[in-house]
Amino acid sequence: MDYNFREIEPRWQAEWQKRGTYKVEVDPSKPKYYVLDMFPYPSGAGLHVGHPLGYIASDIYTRYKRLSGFNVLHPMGFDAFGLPAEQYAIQTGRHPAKTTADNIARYREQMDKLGFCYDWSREVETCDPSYYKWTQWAFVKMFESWYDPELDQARPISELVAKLERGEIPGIDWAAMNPWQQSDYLMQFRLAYRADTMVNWCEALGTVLANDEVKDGLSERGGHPVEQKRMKQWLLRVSAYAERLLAGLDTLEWSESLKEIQRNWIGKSTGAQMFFDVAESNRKLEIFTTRPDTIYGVTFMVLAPEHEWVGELTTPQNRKAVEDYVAATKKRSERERIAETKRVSGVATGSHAINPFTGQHIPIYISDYVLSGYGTGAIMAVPAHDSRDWAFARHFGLPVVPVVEGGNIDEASYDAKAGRMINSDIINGLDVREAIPRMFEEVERRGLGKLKVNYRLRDAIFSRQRYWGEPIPIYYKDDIPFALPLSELPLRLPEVDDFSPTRTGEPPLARVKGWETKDGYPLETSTMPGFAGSSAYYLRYMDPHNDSALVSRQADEYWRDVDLYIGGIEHATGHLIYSRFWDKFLFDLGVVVDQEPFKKLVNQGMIQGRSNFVYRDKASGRFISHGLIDGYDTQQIHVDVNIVRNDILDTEAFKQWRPEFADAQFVLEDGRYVCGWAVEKMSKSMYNVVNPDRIVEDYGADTLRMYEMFLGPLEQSKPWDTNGIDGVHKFLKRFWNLFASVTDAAPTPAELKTLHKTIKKVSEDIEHFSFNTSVAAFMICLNELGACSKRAILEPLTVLLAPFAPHITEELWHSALGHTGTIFDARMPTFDPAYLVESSFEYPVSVNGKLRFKKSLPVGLSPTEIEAAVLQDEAAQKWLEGKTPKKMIVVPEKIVNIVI
RNA sequence: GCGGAUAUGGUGUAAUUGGUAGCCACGCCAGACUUAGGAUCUGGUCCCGUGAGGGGUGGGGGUUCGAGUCCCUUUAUCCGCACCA
Repeated sequence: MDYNFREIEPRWQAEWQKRGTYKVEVDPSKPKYYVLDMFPYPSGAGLHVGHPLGYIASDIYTRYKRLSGFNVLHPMGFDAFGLPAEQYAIQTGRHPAKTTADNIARYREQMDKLGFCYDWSREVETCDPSYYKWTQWAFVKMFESWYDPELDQARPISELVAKLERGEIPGIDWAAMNPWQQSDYLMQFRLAYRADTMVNWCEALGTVLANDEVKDGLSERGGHPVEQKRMKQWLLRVSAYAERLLAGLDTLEWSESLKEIQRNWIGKSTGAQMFFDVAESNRKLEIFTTRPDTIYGVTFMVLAPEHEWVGELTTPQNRKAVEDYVAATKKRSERERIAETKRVSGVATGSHAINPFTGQHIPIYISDYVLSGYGTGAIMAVPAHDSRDWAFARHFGLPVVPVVEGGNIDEASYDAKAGRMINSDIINGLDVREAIPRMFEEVERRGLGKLKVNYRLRDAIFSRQRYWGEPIPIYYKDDIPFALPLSELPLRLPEVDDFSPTRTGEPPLARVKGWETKDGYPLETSTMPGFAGSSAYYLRYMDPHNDSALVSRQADEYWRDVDLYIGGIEHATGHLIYSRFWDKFLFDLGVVVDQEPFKKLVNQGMIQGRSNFVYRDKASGRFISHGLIDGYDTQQIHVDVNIVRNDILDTEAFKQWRPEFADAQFVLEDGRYVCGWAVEKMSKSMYNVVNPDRIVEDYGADTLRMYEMFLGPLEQSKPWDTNGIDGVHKFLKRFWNLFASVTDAAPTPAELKTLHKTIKKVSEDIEHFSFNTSVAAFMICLNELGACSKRAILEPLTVLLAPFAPHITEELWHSALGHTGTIFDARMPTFDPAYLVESSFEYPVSVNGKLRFKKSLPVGLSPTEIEAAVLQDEAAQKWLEGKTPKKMIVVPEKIVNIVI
């Protein structure tokens, strides 16, 4: 019987579903393991061959863990709210719910063909009201919480209110405040809060965006310009958790590069918050600096144009210039500011600050190179040792005073992190690294300021002026926001017939009649951003049908956290930050037992496209084979990779591909048309999209799964190349053929050795996520086994292979090996070192580090014995030429090196 | 500019973690068989050399008996952040 994957695979997929093979329940008798894939956003284009890479890896690991005796939770769902479906709806009028459902169905169909072992009974979809009820629930909880700096955790806002009522907060007379003032005051503390703030506004999308959704001043989705605009928005106080988000990274098994991206994004910097007196007023100007050691080199001050004291500090004769500059800054988009970073601009305010250490009066400028959102929005400028300050001083002819020895400050600033201090009075002669802590002390001692930690991490803007997202469960009473009672959740997304913004620029929900509470109070009209629904989905999978809690105590205490999370690196500063924040908040609330949601994380690489080209001779219009193009002036044209095999063009298919090529003429080499190729992004316009369904049709899911793993290390990006898939397919066919007549004959020592070597190699490789080398190990194993068809060898091998190729192994388990239950209830074969014991070892012998000959010796000899045996060898005498060795290096079972 | 990663045959890659560089595949070459295939099997395939031998892991230098692996330096490519004081 031939290996008929077209019949085997659908049959077993149906059978597994029927038997509920992959359903899991809480089972305290077994150790748990939780393997999670980042759930996909179902786009209209369907899956290409790159998408399942991570799913295949996690599926292999899940099956491996299950075969090793773990109770493995391995769920899947869909991140179903989002911009593309809504943009599509605006263009076509199709309801996003409809397109999303269609796309999910298509994804599901494609995924099912690959034989994944998801427990689909736990599926979640973020746009499902029974799911987003809990997204809204968490938002309400955040609205009703504040971050208590003393306890270093989130607490109910009612505790803060109680303190206020008891008059325990100095300077706040709570009783004297009106409801609006009280609401505004609490907004400064709530973890979900509304604020009038500068936001990333995208005109084309008609919505605000979070920092991680903006790249180079353009929206990540669609690439539209983004500008800074002051708007009233909902935000999450992620910054309150900055320190815990940073510290938690040290406890995680994530790649160092990913942790580094998050550390940079959080951007902790320790410095001094210092006050400078202003000569012309009794204001004290507050600045932040990480380099107090350079204070003797401060020759001017700079404020951000948006700084609140700009007006006050501007003298009448400078007023016009300052106002013009502030107005001009406001008009420039974020993109223009980025593009013009090299251009120096700024205006003097006319006021002067007093350097607290030198008593010098120094001018105060405003310039847009100082950001209003970071530190205090004001800096002390040290042109000698900061390149931006240097450029500014040069442009305005300000003095440059060096305070660290070295560099040539006439040509450029000397941004030194070490070196001897000069011109610096009390710290002269100290090294920069000593001077910094010394000055921190001095600043605090003199009462000029205090140590302060700053973070780059900003609060996340949480409202979107869109339709296709979770409604924010807030209503307004006299313009004061209140959270909906938890009993009224979910607040369902209402039907609309027009998905574009209203004529007044409000979100689509603003045109919904009756978008209000039972008592007639208006509801918030913006919706939640994409990351809302994905922030706690891993918890919901633990207990997906629970209507009374996000997750039951019992389920959470059993499954706890995700042991292995697989997904793309692109979520480093988005989802993976928000999810950790969300989890820490739920931890503070006492809802979950672990502080970190994803213990180990593996980032699979991206699969790029491999494009093929044909070359049309400009003169004759004929198509020239790639090896011959040198003699012609040709035009390179993308050709559909699906009509090319091993870079050889199917010329007949090419003629039918497009009408314009129907009469194509070819110039062949060796009777074939060879195509050129290049690595590019996988996209329709490059005709290099390879569809997994097609590969499954041609080779089967097991081949596709193994080949994707064989392609290279999981974490590395690589182009998809269908050339080479034959090798894996051939392996499975050979494996299948071994089972034609299984015998009970006793295996030879050599066969047992091969088997155990393979068990050892494959299990170690799976543990280390080195799937490419484990696939190679299977191939080596088969090469060594030859035509062995003994049950004692094939049965353990089948179980070992099952995680990679579930269909073929399940089929053989039943049809050839005669078992009845699923192979996935079997146990992973264990490695027995006894079979690998060697009686002799062939030593490579090198003379002066150069390999000269080999010497076979029994194992277990002492280095002295090996040395003696090697020296007696004839070959050694030849290379030694009668000399006695100066030294010999003998590493038992490794190498012998003679030095003469 | 700052931070991180990578660099090995024609191609994808491997290397017991400092110990025979190129495993396993693709491709290519030669052969066998044949129901002439997108089939199967066998052998060969880093470079120079008939050979003994020599050279070789982006470049240069170093440590070591011994370096793809460690250190310094340099180049190229990719990724992240970017006027963050």
